Amino acid sequence: MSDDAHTLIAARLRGSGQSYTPGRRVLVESLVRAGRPTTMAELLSLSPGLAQSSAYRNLVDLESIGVVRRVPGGGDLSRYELSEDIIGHHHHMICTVCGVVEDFRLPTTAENRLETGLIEALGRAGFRAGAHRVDVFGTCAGCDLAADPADAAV
Amino acid sequence: MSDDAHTLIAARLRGSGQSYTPGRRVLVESLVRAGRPTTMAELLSLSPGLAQSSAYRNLVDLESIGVVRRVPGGGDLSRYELSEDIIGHHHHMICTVCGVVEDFRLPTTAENRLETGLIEALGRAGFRAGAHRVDVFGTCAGCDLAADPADAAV
DNA sequence: CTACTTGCAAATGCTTTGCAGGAGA
DNA sequence: TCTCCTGCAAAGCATTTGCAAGTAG
Repeated sequence: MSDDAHTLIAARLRGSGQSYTPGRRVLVESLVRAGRPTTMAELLSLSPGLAQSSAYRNLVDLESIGVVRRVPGGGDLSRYELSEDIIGHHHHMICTVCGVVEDFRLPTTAENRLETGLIEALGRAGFRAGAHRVDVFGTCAGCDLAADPADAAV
Repeated sequence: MSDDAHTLIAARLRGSGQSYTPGRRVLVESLVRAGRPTTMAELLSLSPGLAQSSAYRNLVDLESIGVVRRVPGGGDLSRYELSEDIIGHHHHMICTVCGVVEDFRLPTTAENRLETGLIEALGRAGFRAGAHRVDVFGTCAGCDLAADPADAAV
């Protein structure tokens, strides 16, 4: 996957008169390594030597060519992830204890039913539905155990 | 609905040693009048004479007692709405043209299927699922017509 | 040579906070 | 009188931008 993704990204950048610079590559690789929506602080620590302003600017560039997406998390900090073109359609679970955001996928049938339901419900309101996002709040495995260690004994 | 809501809000405020002041009431009434997630700028224009800092502070207070909820919209601005305790469970459609955010409801069966699907999919990941939010991006009726006036002739 | 990138530092804009006066119990 | 609430102005903070130097084609 990684190789194809880099080729795609390089092509899209070239298509808009930009190039796949080391700064951009390290950002993309940090996003791949993180494997989940990542805050700027995390990205910077994963991308040593990259100036913050460059990171912001590159993320804007990558977003404008559909390689990166900015997603809202639980708190106030923006998070960044690779676009669904690259990592596929998915949703987010947000731990209300530690704030981490992880990806998850809905089984295809559930996903299809949801999409159909949304198009129907919104069509009635005169709204032409496109993409959707689903965020689930709850407790991640680690925080769940920490909160109720008895579960660990089972 | 309004009367009950105000009673509930007053009770919750009292319960935490606060009172339902005019500033808080005008905010709640602005949210009711708006009928959809509202930006600070909109709230202030709907609440003449209320200082911005008071608005922010009161929204924090109302949020902490579960009367108001802050929701992410399409852009960078925070939006505020009455909590689901008061206006019921619903989701958001976000117009990618004008940025407006409107509420919509999923039919009960679709909603139940979604919830079941989420709990199942997340349980497998060790995540204890609680509340969820669904946001749909698309074009609202007004922007859709503006973009393609031919539709109006049908 | 020309256009794109970068880092630094300064600016921006939303949100939060300090403080002193005012109002309610 | 004591605590809560308010407005104003001053921070705070994540993000954006100006600018001058560096780099690739």
